[in-house]
Amino acid sequence: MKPARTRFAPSPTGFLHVGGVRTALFAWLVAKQTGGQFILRIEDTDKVREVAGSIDHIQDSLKWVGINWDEGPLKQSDRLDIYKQWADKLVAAGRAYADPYSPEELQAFRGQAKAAKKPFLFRDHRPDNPPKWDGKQPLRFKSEPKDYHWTDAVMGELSTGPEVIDDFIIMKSDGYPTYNFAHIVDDAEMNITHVIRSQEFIASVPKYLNLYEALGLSPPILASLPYVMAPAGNKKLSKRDGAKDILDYAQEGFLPEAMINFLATLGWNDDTEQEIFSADELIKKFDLNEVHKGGAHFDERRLVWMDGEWIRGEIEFDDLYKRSKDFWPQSAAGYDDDYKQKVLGVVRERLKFFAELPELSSFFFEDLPVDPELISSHKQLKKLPADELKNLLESARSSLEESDFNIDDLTKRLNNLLEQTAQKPAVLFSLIRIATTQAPASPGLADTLAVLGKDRSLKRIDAQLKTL
RNA sequence: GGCCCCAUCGUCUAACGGCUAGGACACCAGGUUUUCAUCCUGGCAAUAGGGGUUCGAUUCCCCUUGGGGUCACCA
Repeated sequence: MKPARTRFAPSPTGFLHVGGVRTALFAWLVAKQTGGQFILRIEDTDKVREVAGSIDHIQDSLKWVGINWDEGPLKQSDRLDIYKQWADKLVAAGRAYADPYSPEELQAFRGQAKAAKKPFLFRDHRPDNPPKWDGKQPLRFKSEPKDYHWTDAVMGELSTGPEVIDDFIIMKSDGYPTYNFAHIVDDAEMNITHVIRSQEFIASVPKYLNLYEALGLSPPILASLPYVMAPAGNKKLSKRDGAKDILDYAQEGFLPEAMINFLATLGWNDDTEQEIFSADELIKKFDLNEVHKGGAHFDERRLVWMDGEWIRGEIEFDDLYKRSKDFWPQSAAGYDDDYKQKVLGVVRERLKFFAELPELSSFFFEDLPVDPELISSHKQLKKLPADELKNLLESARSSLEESDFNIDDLTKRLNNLLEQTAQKPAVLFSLIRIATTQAPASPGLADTLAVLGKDRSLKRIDAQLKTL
């Protein structure tokens, strides 16, 4: 396969949500799988909408998921002279002209078209003798209406008639190019082979094709991605409707591998039943032709499940531990790596993302006060009189006191206790578990005790005994 | 409104024109020595509607319906 040069070209108007990152991911995958380059280009030609800090934020977002760029970030605002040169060429060739109308006059034309229930076409109002372009007025492309048939790598065969071709503004009166012009110039100058972007641009493609011809360029491969849809309804995911910043997921302790995996399988499938893909696998298997044409709803529950899968089975333990660093409860601060690794070891299989770590593990680090609720609301324990509970817990204590607290010995002793007391695990183990954790849920009892250690376990049992 | 695009369980999706339309998430039930979770088993649940073409349509064609996009000195 010929090395592809793809790009991700966001405008710096805020953060990136999963939809934006998925677009970047697909473009990145195409570049990587062909041994090509992925370019980050910032489309900052609208000074009014620009949000300070966006460019850094976008870069941080891509870095987090592991989408590294080979060139960039290139800012369009640094390339104004280039657009000017290309625009001058079009003017010289008679393919661009200054727009003499005021916004009010334009508005009136649009009103007329609407009243007549016809689509507005600027070329119906092309001035006979346009003024010489002095840069103070918008510059319009002089189009040549015709039929178009083209192939979109995702959408397939597409076609339109001449009625969609119009004269559009390529240079604004503030000296900046429009997206419609700048991206075509940039893609040409940067030798972009695949334009991979969201599908809202499909309707504009014929206009671009017309411009490519006027510029003497052969268009790159076009790939229009379907939208990532909001969880409910039929709207595309948008910041306005509460789409989260992709970095929010970083903050909640999602693994970038899981995010990549999730995003790739949102709208793409390799015709198999495989659900879990590593980035390397995706680079090998991804294919624009297998991207769906319809939008895919963003379901965070699937992301959560997938992150759990990665935590449980795909990441090496040492690696997982390193990544857990920022998510431990405050009370874990004084504990060493060895202890925290043991805790992570027993908590791992119930962890879906790292933000859950504190609630799953805090009792390993701090002694919580005895909570009588835990017994009084327990299905079986609440039926037993206090002195019986006390006897059971005392028997447990005296056996555990003899233990060295390694896992095998603990398991053996707990089993013996069941026989000795003739109790069900639902009663005996629950009681010990509640006494030693003061938590509504915890890892398996023997595991928990082994991590907690002898002193701490006995101390907690004593505390519980005092309340019985 | 013109033009363009799309349509399989609630969600993500699979099915050279050919088995009872498969898998995953979520949910429900049961099981694995307590809880929560994992794991296992089972269950619920879909081809928008109508016409064609065909021995046979999820699949190909047409119409309808529904949804979306676009028609900016925004990208």
